Amino acid sequence: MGESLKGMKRTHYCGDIREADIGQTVTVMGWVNKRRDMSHLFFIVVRDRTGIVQVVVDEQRDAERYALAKAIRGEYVVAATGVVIPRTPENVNPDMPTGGIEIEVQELRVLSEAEVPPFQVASEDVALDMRLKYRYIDLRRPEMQKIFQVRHKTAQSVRRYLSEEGFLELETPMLINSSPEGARDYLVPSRMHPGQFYALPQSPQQMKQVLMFSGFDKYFQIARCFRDEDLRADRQPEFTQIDIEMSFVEENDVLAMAEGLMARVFKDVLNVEIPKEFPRMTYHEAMERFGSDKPDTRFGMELCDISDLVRGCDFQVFSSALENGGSVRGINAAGCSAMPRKQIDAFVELARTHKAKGLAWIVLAEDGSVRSTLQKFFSEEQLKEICQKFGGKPGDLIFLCADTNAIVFEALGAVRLAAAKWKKIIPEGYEFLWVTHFPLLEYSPEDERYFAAHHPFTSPLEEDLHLLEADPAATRARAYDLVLNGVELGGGSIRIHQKAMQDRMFAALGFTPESAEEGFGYFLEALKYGVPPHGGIALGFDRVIMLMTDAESLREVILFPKVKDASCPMTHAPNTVAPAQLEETGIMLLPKNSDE
RNA sequence: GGCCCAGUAGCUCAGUUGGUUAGAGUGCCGGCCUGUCACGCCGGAGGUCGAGGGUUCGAGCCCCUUCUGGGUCGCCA
Repeated sequence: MGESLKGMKRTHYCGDIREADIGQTVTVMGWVNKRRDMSHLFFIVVRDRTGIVQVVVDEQRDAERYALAKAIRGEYVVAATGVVIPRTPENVNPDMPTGGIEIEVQELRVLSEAEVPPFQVASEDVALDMRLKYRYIDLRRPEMQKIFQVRHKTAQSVRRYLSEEGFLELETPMLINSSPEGARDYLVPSRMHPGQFYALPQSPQQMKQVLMFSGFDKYFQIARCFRDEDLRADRQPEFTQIDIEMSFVEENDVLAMAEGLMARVFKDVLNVEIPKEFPRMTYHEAMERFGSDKPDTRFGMELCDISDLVRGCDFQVFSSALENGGSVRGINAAGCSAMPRKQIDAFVELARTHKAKGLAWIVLAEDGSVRSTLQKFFSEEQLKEICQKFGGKPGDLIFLCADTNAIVFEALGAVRLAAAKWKKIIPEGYEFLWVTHFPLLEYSPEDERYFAAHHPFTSPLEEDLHLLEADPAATRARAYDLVLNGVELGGGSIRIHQKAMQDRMFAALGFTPESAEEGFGYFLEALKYGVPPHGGIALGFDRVIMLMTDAESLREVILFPKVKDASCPMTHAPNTVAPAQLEETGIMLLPKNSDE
């Protein structure tokens, strides 16, 4: 059962009590973290969100409370009143912030009994599905409590900084129109308009631009966003972003603001100083050097182009890649020559999952000898010449990949990261980076048209405007991404603010004036009535928290995350609804298994 | 939709080439202990080896199917 409070009031959080409180009568309330029955002497460790404190019940002093304590079990919710007393020196627990004191019980009340929990709150290794099914228990763990305190502090810090910088926090609607471009929308049926649907926003993109049209000048929102796509460790269907938009600005203004924001957050929350300005790198340079548009620049192993060195060689894979306009590139996994063959094969396999046909390698053994998959095609001199290009020394291991540039970059980018992790050479710390000058458009062979790489409101680079129709793929955008330790924290752009330019952009994307009107009519009309130059950025709030708390997955920093099939293991959402609800919204379900 | 990995006690895991009654730690229940703090000691309960089928004298182990979870590619303007 469990009693009510009956007027009992909490005076202290468990984790806050210190030697300074000795002599005071305090009341704590929380969960029974641990009970230790010494017979005639009973210790109860009470836990709340701040920490734990030890309550002592002595049979000789208080037989009634002692009898009550005997029946207490783990995760019972209790209230305890007592005097804070010092511990004798030999009984001090230095591993506990409250280890210098304890509470000598005067009043003890069981507020709620608890069944034996499916796993122990104190246990560190419990399988993820278990934790998510009983997330309310999982969240009691101190590590989890800490993550969500960081999350709270970060949100507060963001609000303070942006408010001080003159931004208004404004809320945009959750029920909006489905948008023809981009990710799949979550759809919401409308009872008032049977057969019609709202969509949940993938981001407040269009709305925040409209706010600029309206003269709000500087806006931010910690906004929930929805994308009905497959999940990953770093991707949830429902996530939060720090959404920011500013008027009368160019790239430097947005970047400087974001740098200030990050500096403030890291100082406020982690007390970490980060640089006032972040290095910048073009997309082109990031791909050439790191094989990634979100490079982890905390370590080297940069890509190196050896196409010229192997042009016309007998090795079919290399020569045909070069004939087809591709390249041969590689990385030097310095100091990895002792990598077991099995591990090397795993890297070859990794490259294959990234569409490479394979991966050649050259081992520069400590004794100066050379071993390679290429021995049949290249002399030892030629192999050494290749290694020289990488600055290879005895003890190094060089991976080579030949294919189209896109595949070479992606495969080597992945191998580079995996090799650095294997060699454990990635240093601690926070390394921010701006990646700029992204391509404006990407060609989709299936749809036989171009898609906006960022979104269709992104402004092309002025000097590339002449390319928009002539060579769409070569057109660069006024778009930038913020990268931290190889994780894309977010991105943004300077937007199109002229109607004519926006029309040109939609034309480049293959929209007719009519289809553009159908998909974005109100927005195109709004562009006619006076629009300031504007731009902004959106930062993945969950990802920021993940990096700040060193969490392994986005799921760790989201209270009730969805799992692989986008369902919630705790609530079992999504669920079926009553036929009447379907009828009201004009929805008829197809019979199951009707799709063959 | 493709590929890879995992599923054995409440939890975390071990389980040899296919061979006796499937183990450990922890938790749980009972007993003892007046200074524990990962308390200790003694005893006990607890298993459809994810499910279904197959091979075999014999399957936790081998094969097939399927379910669940994780990772990844596609996808994510």
